[in-house]
Amino acid sequence: MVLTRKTPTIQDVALRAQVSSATVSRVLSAPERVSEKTRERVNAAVRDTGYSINQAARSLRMKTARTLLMVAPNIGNPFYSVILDAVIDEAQKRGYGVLVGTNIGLDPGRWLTDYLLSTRADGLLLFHGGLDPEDLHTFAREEGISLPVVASYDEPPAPLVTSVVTDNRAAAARAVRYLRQLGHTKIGHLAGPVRNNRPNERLLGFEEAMTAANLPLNPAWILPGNYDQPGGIAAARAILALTERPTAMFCGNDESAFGFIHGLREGGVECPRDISVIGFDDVGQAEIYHPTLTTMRQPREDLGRVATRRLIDIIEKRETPTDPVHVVLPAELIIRESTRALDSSGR
Amino acid sequence: MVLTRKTPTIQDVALRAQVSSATVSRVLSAPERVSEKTRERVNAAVRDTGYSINQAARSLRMKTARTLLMVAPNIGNPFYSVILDAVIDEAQKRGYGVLVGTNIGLDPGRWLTDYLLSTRADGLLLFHGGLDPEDLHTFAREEGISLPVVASYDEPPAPLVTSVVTDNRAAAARAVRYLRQLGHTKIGHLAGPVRNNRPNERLLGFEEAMTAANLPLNPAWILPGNYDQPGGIAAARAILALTERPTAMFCGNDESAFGFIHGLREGGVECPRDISVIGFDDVGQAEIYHPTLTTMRQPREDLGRVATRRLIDIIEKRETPTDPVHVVLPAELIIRESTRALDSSGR
DNA sequence: TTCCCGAATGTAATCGATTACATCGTTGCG
DNA sequence: CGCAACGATGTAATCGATTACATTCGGGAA
Repeated sequence: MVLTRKTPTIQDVALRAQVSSATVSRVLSAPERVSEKTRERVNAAVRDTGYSINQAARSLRMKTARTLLMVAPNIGNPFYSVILDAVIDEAQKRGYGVLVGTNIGLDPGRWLTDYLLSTRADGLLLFHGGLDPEDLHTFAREEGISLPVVASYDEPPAPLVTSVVTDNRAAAARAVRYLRQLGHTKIGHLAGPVRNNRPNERLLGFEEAMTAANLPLNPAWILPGNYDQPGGIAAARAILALTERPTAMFCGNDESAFGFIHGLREGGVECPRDISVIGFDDVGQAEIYHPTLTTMRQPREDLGRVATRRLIDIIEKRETPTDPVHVVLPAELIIRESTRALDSSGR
Repeated sequence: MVLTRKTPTIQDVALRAQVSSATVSRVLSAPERVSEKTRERVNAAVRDTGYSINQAARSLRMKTARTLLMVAPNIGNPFYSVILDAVIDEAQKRGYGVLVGTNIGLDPGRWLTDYLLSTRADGLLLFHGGLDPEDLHTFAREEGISLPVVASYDEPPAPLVTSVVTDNRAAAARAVRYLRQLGHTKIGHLAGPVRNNRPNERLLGFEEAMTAANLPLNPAWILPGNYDQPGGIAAARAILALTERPTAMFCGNDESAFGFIHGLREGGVECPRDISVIGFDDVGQAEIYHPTLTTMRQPREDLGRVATRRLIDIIEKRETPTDPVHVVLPAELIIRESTRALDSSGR
């Protein structure tokens, strides 16, 4: 900001209202501690001067930034963008701004130093699996600080960190059961990435459900992926190369499912005619893709809102971070065109 | 941040290095003004204490936040998410953080007050057509401040504001010419929203190119849209209801093109068999949609990077905002499956 | 030797809001 | 009537980094 005229400060307001700056501050933050008459005078002066608070001064004095840092692997994935919208909206309601970070090839220390320790942000919203919340926790403890963090992604919640996640395992199982109901027995899985040495929850849920349904786990049908389109295309090529193919595929997320279906089509294999596909997330595209995509809907907006609320609660000490809460939200099966029942011929 | 141990300040570092805080500050911001010996001592002390700067204090003193505010209509649209990635990356390189705002039903004053005037952000990256940069400018002038803004979206650049935009008009014309080359003469347009009382540039380009090619502008084929999927679906229904339909449609962006194609399909009309469709943006989905989408590719990443660089240049006074620069980046025609040549029968 | 100059460093004011503590006046009760 | 208690407001210290100005020191020129 380049100012050609000095921005009014609390002092200017005080002068105009003929009170001390302390009183102005009180009117602004604890109006009930000021008599009605002066309160009105101060409010008028605030309006007249066009005063707006200097956040830097406030942050310095209060050791608080009224800002959250949201970290996600690539905002480019439409999955995160809706979450970001929700986070911003929810934060704004409570008077917080949202800084967005990405690109965490860096060590957790860099992040903490750059944002949290430097009074730029008060807490961390972790939508990124690449940064281990337990590591953060350890790091923070070593540094002698207690770090408000809420984690939210497709991993088993770290016990020490408050988390808001979808019930990935149950949702994966639900997807498998649904395919089973349609008559599929040859079911494959396009898995998500493995991070922080923890097994992928959706893969676990898949395996459990398959076993529970007495279905064979064919290793050739369980392919590594990265939740992105290229991974889906690559997986499709791998499947196309097989002589015995699955009749249904559970993809780790929608992006990879789109890539997978597209890849199949390039090889002349049609979804759902030849292979049924079910995704995970229910991004906006799922509804208008061709075929429209059957998927496990994640309550993305809720994920963002709940995580934000909890983080602010922790920051404002309404919730104790020493005894982390683990919120688990259910996913919902959304049935569309990309899955179909096997006809009696088994095709 | 809850600190169980006091964060080291510049004073602590000074004490340890046996110099004054002024010297420490100098080492950090202008190392050449300090002798090599003390510089090393100070750097060691910085490392030992684990010092990290208090941004609030710095901001207060310098009247600068090292933070940009990016405003976009709905980050939910994948179009913006890639831009956001680029903005964050570029800003980080120059030591700036990125606050993200959305939801601007509010008046420009609110934004200015909440972020810019309050030392929370140093400049505004405007990817939102709903906020008129000229209004902002006027508002800022009335407030007696000079506001660093860079605007970047599908509107004719406001003369007073630095802008980084795609050449929307030329790109729209290119799209029309391409359809014409394929033999189409009955071409419709699904328009983007009109904002700030300025005509939509892509619509203008469409009209100009149609006229230049001696093609008729059929009002029934020029439909209002909002750059979103529902708008595309609604437009498709409108087209389906006509007895004489266009053979090709130029959609204002990819999102609405997807919706349009989907809507057509629901009515039994196939793209590109019955109607060719061309979009605008080239979002990630365009490449794997079915049919893959012919579209005018916007250099989204460049848009984000260039806008960010220019804004920071303005903030740091390397560029004068009194004589705004208007950067225009070209769009590129990406030919895929959703458009096809009319065969001789005219079908 | 003396004086001047510049490099290196220190001293202290400053940015603007918050808040502990002090002060003043009023009311209510014994 | 006197004093306690409380409500309203003011005074001034504080948060931590920056920087104008002051000081110190050493070396070179006269």
